[in-house]
Amino acid sequence: MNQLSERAQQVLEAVVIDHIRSGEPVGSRTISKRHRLQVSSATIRNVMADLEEMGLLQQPHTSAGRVPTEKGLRFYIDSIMKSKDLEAQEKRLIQQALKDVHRDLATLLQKTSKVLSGFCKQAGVVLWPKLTLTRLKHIEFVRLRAHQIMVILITKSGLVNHVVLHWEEDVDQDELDKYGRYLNDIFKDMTLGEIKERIIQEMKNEKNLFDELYSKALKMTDQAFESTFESSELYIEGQLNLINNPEFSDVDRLRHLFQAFEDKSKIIRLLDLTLSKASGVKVILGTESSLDELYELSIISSPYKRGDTLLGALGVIGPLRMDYSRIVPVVEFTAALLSRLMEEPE
Amino acid sequence: MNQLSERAQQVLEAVVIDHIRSGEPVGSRTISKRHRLQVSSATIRNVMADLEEMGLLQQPHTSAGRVPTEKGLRFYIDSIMKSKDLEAQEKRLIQQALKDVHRDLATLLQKTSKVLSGFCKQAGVVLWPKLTLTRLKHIEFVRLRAHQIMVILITKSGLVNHVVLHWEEDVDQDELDKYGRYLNDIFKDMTLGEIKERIIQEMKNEKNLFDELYSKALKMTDQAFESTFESSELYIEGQLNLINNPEFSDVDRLRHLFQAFEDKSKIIRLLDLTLSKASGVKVILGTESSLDELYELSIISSPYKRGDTLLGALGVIGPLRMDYSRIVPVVEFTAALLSRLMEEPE
DNA sequence: TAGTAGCACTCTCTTTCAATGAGTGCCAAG
DNA sequence: CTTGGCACTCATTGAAAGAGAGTGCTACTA
Repeated sequence: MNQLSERAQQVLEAVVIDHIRSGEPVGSRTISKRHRLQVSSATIRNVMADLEEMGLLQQPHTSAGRVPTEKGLRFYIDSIMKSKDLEAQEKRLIQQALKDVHRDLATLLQKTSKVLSGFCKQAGVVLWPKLTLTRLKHIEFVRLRAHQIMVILITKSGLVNHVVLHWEEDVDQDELDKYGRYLNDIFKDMTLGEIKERIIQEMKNEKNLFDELYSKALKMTDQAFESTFESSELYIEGQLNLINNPEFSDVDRLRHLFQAFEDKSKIIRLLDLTLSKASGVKVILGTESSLDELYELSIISSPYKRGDTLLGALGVIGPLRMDYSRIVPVVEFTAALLSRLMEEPE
Repeated sequence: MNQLSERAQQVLEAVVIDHIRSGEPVGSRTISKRHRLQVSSATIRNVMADLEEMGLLQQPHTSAGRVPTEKGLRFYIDSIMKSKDLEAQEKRLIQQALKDVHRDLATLLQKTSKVLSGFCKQAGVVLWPKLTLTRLKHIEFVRLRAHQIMVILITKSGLVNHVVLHWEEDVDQDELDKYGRYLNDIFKDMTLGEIKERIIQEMKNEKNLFDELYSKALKMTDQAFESTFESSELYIEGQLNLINNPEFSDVDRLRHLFQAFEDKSKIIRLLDLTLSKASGVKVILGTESSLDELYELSIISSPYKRGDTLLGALGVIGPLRMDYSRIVPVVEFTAALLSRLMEEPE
């Protein structure tokens, strides 16, 4: 299927680029006037008819120009598109924006999401680091009231997570402090994933059953982890940008759009896909996501990492008609930058 | 201005109610057919002309029916409207929804916001409790890395707040633990506002300058408070409901609408107004808010409290055309319910 | 044989115009 | 003061006509 003649590729590229810019169907005359193709509109028409037969282009109606199909876009992105490099100026702007918020992880991620949306004029998304992969800095137990204990996990990257547990027994604060000191010693600097494993092992180990303090502390942590691991959060910023796209000037579509965003879990699952695969920017077009809600949206995403560990993902969500050649490098650069920021000194 | 004849009031009421239901301008014939008014449409027309002169009604164009103005709505709400009582059934539903999430404050507030939006088919908002008024349960210092210290505040209501401080000196975790134990003893059960006052006093007190531990701990807390007090958060849920209102079927207005929600600080300031005044449900109509962004939205809000202390506010945001007679009692009931849930056992 | 010019044809979009109908204001009579 | 009647206004709807953009096809050309 990669067997497209040189000219056909040029025509497809022209249609895609023009359509991305204008949002309108592109006619043969418009293309023949772009200098690079030195052929008449009639010739272009023939090529276009071929491309349509192959399913790469389509006509909204008989007497309209052509619009790239999803398949056409896919081909363009995979085989034709040349990503523009970001200008040094732009890189500097992005770096600048993320420089001063380094302190607090939550703020940093939210800001990253804003930067993505701002630079691409679409919605920016950032998925929190997977907790399993982050390292424990500190664990703390606080007695809120009888039978209610708050467990606070702080990771090295500065992420704070808290869970309120319902506990049968009423444990006083002094004892909870002991748990804390105890566990901090053992688990410090391990990833939460490792800790989870370890807890399971230790709980199986019969001899630990006799060390009441240790055994209770383990049980409590285990329970806390249970609720913690589910909560994978996502920042979405710049949804407003999407409204400005002419494809959403129809209220019904707009409603659809916001419905897609309302339930973040779907998008989270999609971004998780980016995570499981090797690193690098990934583009998911419309129906490729197999999610009804996203059928006319596409996602450009990339994981960010610390060292070799993939932590989370970030990206841009927008209509199918986006300037991929610009957004791909923006996402790529931002992911690399965030990865660098995730390297922990000390 | 309260001098409206009985009939004029009935006509105004009819126009408001009909317009709230249909969204369309209301004509004289429609009203005369509602049984309660036993007069002809011509008579109604005369009354309507009077009401229009008073600025309570207006015509979109000469040959259309009448629509209540903001002033008209205000009069209706203040002087004519009789709030329907909530049915026991509905009360039970609301209670049910908020019953099981009691544990975690953040979840409770978010859920409350969802309940409000769901029951009123508009957007629901809940403002976090003002930190100054909540009582400290626990304070904790964690060394993240050299010169970075995380301060965690837990309030009795189960609210967790954390701030990352940049600290000149590199203090080790053992010393930080001392600070924590020290301060927990002193400040436990005081409100954050009181604590703030106290810190200022103590720092002035010369003799404390010699107690290095105490003085450093105070300084750190003071700095933590500085950043904490600004962050007043707001939950907005059910924005999607608003799209369904016919007044927002126009894309431009919709854009306006979401712009209003993008910057939460404006809405927070508005809800703060509810807080400063005496308790009870308050309705702010369109331009009354003096915020450009909200000129065609109205807010129905009420504070919630613990005992006699106003903690935060909650409410419903929607178009001017809302069923106030139903929403007002919903907000009222929910606020009372949340207040009850905020009473702390123990 | 590939490319091109020309032309008839198709379909959307915009404009125009008239008809419809809901609703008003006002007047004269009850 | 209320009411029926009537002329008038203005948004809305639908049909008709015209413009414009673009295509597919055919016949011609290098």
